[in-house]
Amino acid sequence: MSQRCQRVIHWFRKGLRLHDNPALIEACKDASELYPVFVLDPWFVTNANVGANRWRFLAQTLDDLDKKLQLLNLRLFVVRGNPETELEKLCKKWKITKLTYEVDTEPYAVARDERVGVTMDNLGVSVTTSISHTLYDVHRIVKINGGKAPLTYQSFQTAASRLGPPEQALSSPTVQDLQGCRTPISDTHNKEFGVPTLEDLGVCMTDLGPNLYPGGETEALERMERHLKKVNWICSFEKPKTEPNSLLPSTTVLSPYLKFGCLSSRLFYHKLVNVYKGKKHSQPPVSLMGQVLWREFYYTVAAVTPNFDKMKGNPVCKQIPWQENMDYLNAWKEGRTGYPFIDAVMIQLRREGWIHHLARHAVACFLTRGDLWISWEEGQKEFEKLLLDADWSLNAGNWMWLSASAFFHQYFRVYSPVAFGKKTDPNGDFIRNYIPALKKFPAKYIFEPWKAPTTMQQTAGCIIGKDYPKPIVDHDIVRQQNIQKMAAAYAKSKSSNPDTNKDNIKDLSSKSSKKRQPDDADNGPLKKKKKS
DNA sequence: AGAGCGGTTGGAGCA
DNA sequence: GTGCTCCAACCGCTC
Repeated sequence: MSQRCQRVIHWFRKGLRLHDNPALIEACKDASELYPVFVLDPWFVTNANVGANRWRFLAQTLDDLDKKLQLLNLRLFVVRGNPETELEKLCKKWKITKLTYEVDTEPYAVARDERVGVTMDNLGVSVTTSISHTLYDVHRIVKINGGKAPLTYQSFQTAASRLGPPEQALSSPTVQDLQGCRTPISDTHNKEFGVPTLEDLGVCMTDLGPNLYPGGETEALERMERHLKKVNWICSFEKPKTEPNSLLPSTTVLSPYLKFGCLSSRLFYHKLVNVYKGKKHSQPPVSLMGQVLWREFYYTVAAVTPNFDKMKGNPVCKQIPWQENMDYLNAWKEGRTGYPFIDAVMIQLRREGWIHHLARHAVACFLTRGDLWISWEEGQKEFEKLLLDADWSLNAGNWMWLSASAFFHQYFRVYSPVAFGKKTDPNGDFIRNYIPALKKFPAKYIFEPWKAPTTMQQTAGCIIGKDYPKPIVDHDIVRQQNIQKMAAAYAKSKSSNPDTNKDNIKDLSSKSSKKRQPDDADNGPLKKKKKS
């Protein structure tokens, strides 16, 4: 048993959980005093686009975390301000000797953590980090893939499989683990360090929707276990066969919990392995396990691709001459494109903070290459704001996928804003739920109400063009035009600078492998030749 | 080294 | 409900 001689801050950022939290376990190991800290970074308040529903999710998550820490005789300290300066202040105040946190691969976090590292160095505080947000050290996957970001799921899977299964998830720390360790709590703790209320966060209450997916580790684990009990459902799960427009979610909705780290992806991974054991089950990429790997795929590419959330300067992103159109963009955001399925999904997004993956496909295709020809970055920003599960790597990656800017290239496959939703909801109940104005339209016309005869519109109590908008574009026409524009953009990128992307990726990989050389020394230098 | 293969989730029409 | 073809032909990866 190690001696309790350290005064430790465990810095919660993502990883807002006690289970499978190796950095927290590391903090508990030899601490005489342990301070769990969450820093409310003003960067996120001003730069990151956080809508009301996600603020609520975060507040609930922090509240749950504080309650769980209290069961261990600890408390959460929420501080506001720049992490670098706030942590420095706290380290001095509490005479901290050690800082622990979970690795975050997002560029903002990497830069931030580097600055914090320098500050800690100057203070003589030792820093211990652990990888537990992703299944693997994503840089190891890149290295196995020849130092390049994998651009297909298959090449990702091949590389990842060579690492074997991810490590087992750790248990939460127990009261026994913390014997001899304390957190000094002042009388003014709640006032000084309490979990912020929505008022504190400046959340506009009228923007809040129904609380369908409450935040927190407790809720995350319950939700996971609820789904794991449905063994047949788990084993036969195929993502493309789930419904984008059912009134209740047809998938697990674990994504918000994985985004904040209320749930460990490794725990979910191994729970799935256990359910699958000895049974016939679906396979990646369509299986539930496949979904966990998709998350890892995007985290991997995003970690080593510069400007991953932009088109310009992004070596994996096709350069496409998108056009600005505020009228179209606002109509899309506000759910008044005149295409009921698209609008209903956008209204659900704004209200509830979660929409089905395939619904995201339909509205993303519509905004970009399908209909409105607006940059995927605009859609990315809106999703970033409104989705509870808005996850930087996945959001950017999926927007590039849907706009056929990266990963997916069959741009001639276009989702129909009319036909796609009909397949799984022929009666249009989803539309009726989110757009009451259309409630009385017969099923035959509810996906394209402008085609209903005027008398029928009168009977339904909804005149198209007055009570509900006419379609802002004619899908059949713009679809054709946009496919041609895509073909032209693809041809241009092929002829003008066919090797630009590859060169950028190579530059990048040599940079990152140089940087990581001490770590990688045991595996020898990268070899160019595959076969000898 | 360039042809062939496969790619989570398109739509329409037809058997 | 399922599965084929056509539409026109993309890309990255493999051998």
